[in-house]
Amino acid sequence: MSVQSVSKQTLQRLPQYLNFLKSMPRAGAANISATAIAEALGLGDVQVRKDLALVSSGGRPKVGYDADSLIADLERFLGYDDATSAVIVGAGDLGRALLGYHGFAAYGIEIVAAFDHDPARSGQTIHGKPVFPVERLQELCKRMQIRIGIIAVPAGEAQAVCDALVEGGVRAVWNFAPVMLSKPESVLVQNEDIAVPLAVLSKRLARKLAERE
Amino acid sequence: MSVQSVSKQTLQRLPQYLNFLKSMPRAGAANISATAIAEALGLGDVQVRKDLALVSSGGRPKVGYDADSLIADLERFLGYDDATSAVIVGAGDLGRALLGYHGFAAYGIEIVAAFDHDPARSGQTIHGKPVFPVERLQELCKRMQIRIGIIAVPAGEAQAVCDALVEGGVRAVWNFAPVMLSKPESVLVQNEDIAVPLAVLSKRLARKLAERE
DNA sequence: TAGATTGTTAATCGATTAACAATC
DNA sequence: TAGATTGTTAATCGATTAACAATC
Repeated sequence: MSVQSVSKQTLQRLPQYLNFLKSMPRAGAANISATAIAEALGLGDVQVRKDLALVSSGGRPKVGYDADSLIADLERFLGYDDATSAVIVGAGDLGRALLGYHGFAAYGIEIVAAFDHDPARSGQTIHGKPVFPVERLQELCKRMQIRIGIIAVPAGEAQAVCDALVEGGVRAVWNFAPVMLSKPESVLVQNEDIAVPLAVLSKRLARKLAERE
Repeated sequence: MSVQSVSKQTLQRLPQYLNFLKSMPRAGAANISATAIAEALGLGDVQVRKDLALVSSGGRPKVGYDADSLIADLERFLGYDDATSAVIVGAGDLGRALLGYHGFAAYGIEIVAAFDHDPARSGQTIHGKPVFPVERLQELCKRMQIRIGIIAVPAGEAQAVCDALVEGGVRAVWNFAPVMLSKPESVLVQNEDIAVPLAVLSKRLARKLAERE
């Protein structure tokens, strides 16, 4: 379950459907058509149907989908039921922002703890999540059976943090530090550069403004 | 001139090339091959050549590219020379993290100011950037001729902020609030959900772990 | 029944990869 | 010259969109 192959693009849209469905005024067992969802979110109707086909038990021609069961299907698929636990290393601005972000729950992910080497930070809680000294990273990952680690430390510390995570049994790393991490083949790494979407937007705008002239 | 059509994927790789080139020990006029870059970054060599063809004046067969002029070409293309100014609305954790992020410069983008409705925040500077009361958003955007606005406020305030940005002359909005913004056709909006890449990573991991069994 | 809607199959589009000719 | 490397053209791959048959 929830292991089928879904493209990144589709995965990005699923919570949008979920949000929209939840925001609908629901008078009992209401139905909703893919066309209506598509229009509300500015997508193509066929695309919505294709996406929903991956997660739902299907709609009825002429009627559409049952909103409640569609919500249930989406939540199940996205892992609402049993959330995956992750830890974050680095409780600076970025770490705090991620700890306070509520959107992970929509994908069945929970950040359960943070680690930082600054003694002033460890011992605290941030947004209700405990902050531990980074020395305990490996031990606690093992004990809590953490599979996903988030690296939000400066570039110079990232490799050491990655090593500790891997030693602690972490199998996937979301890396915000601008470095190529070396790691065992079996560990997944996803590098993130938050500037990219803004750069894309900026280029799109530049292109558009240039067209006018 | 920096307005050509470049895919998001390519745009994402260009700063990687730049970082790698800059990190190379440079003994005078060194050359570098696309193959070497590809290997260092874990990419295909043809892909690197295709990407570089979009920004550079070309390499020499057998020799490769001149590292210095490649760096210059990349910087020019990415807009190092004349940075685009942006403002951010909302100086909470996310706003602070973005204000402190150095990676925007790599794409020729500078966040020049923040706005917040909390009087305790406005008047301050965060990471060297001034924070103004949100009431002055429209006026200052106009005066500074800001084209790009970043929305990092709670969902309930996002539409009002968007309206003020548009009134202030902003032409592109990077929106972190989980709402569909209504806006004039001429304004570009890019919605961002920072949870998506982590969700993708989590799915990839789940799929991989499931294969084993 | 007629018409709206689903779901599937085919066409299109864009990006990546492979093959290969050009060149220093 | 020979071999490494560039750059281009063709093939592949995946995602989106269009067309259409099935169905309630």
